[in-house]
Amino acid sequence: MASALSRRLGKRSLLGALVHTPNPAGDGMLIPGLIQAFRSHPGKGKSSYTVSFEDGRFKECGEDSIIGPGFQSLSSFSLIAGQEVFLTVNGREEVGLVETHNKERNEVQVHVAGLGVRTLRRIEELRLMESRRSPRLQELEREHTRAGPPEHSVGGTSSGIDVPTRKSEGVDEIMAAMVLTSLSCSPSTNSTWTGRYTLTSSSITVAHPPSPPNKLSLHCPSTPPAVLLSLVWGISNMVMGFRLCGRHHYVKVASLDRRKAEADPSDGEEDFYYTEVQETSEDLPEYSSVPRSLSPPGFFPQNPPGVSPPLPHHEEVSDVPVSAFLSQSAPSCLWQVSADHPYKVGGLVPRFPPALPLPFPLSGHAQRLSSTLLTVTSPLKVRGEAKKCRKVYGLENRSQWCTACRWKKACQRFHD
DNA sequence: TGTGCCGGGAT
DNA sequence: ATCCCGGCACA
Repeated sequence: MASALSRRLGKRSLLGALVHTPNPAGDGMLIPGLIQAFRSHPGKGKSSYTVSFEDGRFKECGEDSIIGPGFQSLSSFSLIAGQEVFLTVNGREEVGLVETHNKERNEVQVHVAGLGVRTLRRIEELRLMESRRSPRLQELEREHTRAGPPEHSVGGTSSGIDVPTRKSEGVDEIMAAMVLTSLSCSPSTNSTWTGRYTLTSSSITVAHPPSPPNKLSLHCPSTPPAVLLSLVWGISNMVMGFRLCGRHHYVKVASLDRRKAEADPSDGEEDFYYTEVQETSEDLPEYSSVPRSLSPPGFFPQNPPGVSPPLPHHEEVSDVPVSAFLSQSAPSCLWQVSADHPYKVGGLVPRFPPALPLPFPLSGHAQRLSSTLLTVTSPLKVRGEAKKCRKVYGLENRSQWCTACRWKKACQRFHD
């Protein structure tokens, strides 16, 4: 029986959605990625999204530069030679490569290598993603691929939130760290982040993670100083914690209980969401130092005014005791991620004590990072604690509610 | 009484 | 599929 929670999880949420965006490398190619998080800018209308790519890179994209369901259509983009597209030829879907795109005449010349033909199409006739197939067909195709060479395209048969899984030891932690760090280091304030990860068995899985580095090192851009102090998840409870950005802030844990996943094994995935909130307390301990090097350079290109200069590069977490992070001061910036999760301890966001015992064994890098870990206790859902669109935006701003809230359905934006 | 959202109807 | 809302559970 599917648990109510898993059924309520936002299957239509943009988080986790497979989309395409211009390659951050700047070659003009539209490449597949997964929406990992979004940030709404109250009052400004526009949202920005963190998109992860199959090679492990991340990029923060405005909604205008994202192609996919719920975003832009392909028609407004320019295709360059070599772009992979899908099109229907003689009633069958074929994959082809763009050779030329004449925007004025709306003609795209596509070479369909499989058929050995070239065809002239309007851009509306082209797709970046393969059409949705029935699960049976997908399974059949998987059987075929298993015998053949590995498929490298994220934009293949995946539809929506399905995330291709490839587990590598240590990579899960690293990838999550990348995502979390990317979120936490964004300079904007007064906005909401919602992130999504997929839990399979006991670990987070992400699309095509990069080769695991030998040591866990975490990146923070040269913009707001931020720290990832702990990042842990275990077998029974997944717990992730991190602190960042100076003395006034910490990041709340996001966690989930495996029992939930087991309650609905057919689903095979669990999501958790967290949002950033303002921390008003002044008496938190100081945190600083900036572990670096995991995220690719250029991920956070902007360096807003009033932000302190870059902190030293490349401190590898695995070599530096967490206490070192705690001992340094840092410029303040208010950042906190709260779990908005039924598995929270009590009323307000709990503090990260300097050290907390872990309820489960840790391994590898996570273990070394565990001394500032927070824990999440018994799964007590307290109704009314979770912020939902209605509470967050108020009745008068109903237009800002997520669709589900507007329809009196389970909130997609602030999951509990 | 307010909130969250299930279940179901209309289109 | 999308949109809407009655009505219930719960705080």
